[in-house]
Amino acid sequence: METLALLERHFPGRKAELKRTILHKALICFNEQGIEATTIEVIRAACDTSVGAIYHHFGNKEGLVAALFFAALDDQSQLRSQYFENIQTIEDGVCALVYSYVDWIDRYAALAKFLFAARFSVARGPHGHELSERNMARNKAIFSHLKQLSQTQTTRLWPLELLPSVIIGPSENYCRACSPSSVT
Amino acid sequence: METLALLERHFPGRKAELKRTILHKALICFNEQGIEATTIEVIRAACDTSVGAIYHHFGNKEGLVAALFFAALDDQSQLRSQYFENIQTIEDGVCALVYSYVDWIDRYAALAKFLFAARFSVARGPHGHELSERNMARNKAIFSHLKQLSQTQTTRLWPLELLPSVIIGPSENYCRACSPSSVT
DNA sequence: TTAAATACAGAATTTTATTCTGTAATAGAA
DNA sequence: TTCTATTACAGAATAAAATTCTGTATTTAA
Repeated sequence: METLALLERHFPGRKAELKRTILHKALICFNEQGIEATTIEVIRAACDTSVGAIYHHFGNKEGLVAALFFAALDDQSQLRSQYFENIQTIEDGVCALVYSYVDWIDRYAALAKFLFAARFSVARGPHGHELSERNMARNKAIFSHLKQLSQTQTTRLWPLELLPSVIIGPSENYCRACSPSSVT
Repeated sequence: METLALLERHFPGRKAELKRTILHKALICFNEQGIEATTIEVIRAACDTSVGAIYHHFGNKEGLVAALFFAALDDQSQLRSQYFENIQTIEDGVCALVYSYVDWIDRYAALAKFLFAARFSVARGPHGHELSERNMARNKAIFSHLKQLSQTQTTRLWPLELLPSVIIGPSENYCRACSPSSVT
């Protein structure tokens, strides 16, 4: 279960042990029962803890979902940065985007499934603003890099507005629809 | 508001008048507040009716969401069929898929926004099985048609498994991310 | 015209999220 | 080490929301 490794990376130390187990058990419940259908009581029982502890660490259910969501998103982002380190051509860049995207989903299948499912509730909830800011910053960083490469090459890039959808769209659609116990 | 026209098409007659207004007002609330955040009481007040009426028509909140969801999905499907009527080449077919998809979203922006937001809760809920069956049937119908055309042409089609994602993926990604009060 | 089925109203109940108050554990200053 | 402030946790109490239930009106069809 690669999930545990990711959680230890993002919530290190023994002080955060309960925090990690709550996140881990919650993830399992979310993926099995659905996020809405998973009650705090069920998570509490799975962790053999108290509701007080859960609310202490995460504020509320949305906070718990958001913590898991952003940890996964950050991790995805870090892997992309690794793939991006030795990029020379635009083609390299496009491959890095697609490969890092699919690679992460392949490694962290459980978290990936949750990411797809949680996106909308996070976007609407109190952390929606944070999410859209992150996405904009990410897109800007990535595609200004590609844009820069395009000036040293003769290649002509598509309109910046369409680029993310054209590059990631197919993979995203396929990964969502074909993940275990799939959803379209 | 094209939503009303669609609802009258899918829930015709004066017997279904309250049903339609519930669906319409619910859609507005869902898009403004989010699906989870929209309480039955809020919908009831918006329709100036009773909770009994809502539960009579839809069983529960999930049933209400599903009714709206499948009505929209059916409508989208019908428009695609129209675009598909006079197809000769594979290229025609791909264009028909993309154009009908984007065209429907453009016409029924409110319902489209809801469709993106509701997909996961429907897929997890009690109507999830119905959804995946519909999707499989739809894909099979569409792409066996394309496959058939490919035999009369020299064109070589991509693996059937990837085709839907490659054709619709980019448009889907773009339409979701760029719809009013967007979400990525 | 009348009986059965459907449509609706609203109070009562159940389920779930959240708060609140109190207690233990921990970390750092003295 | 000892004391104190902060953090971590427990679990009962409360609040909010979904759902049920019972009764009444309206419609349909025979």
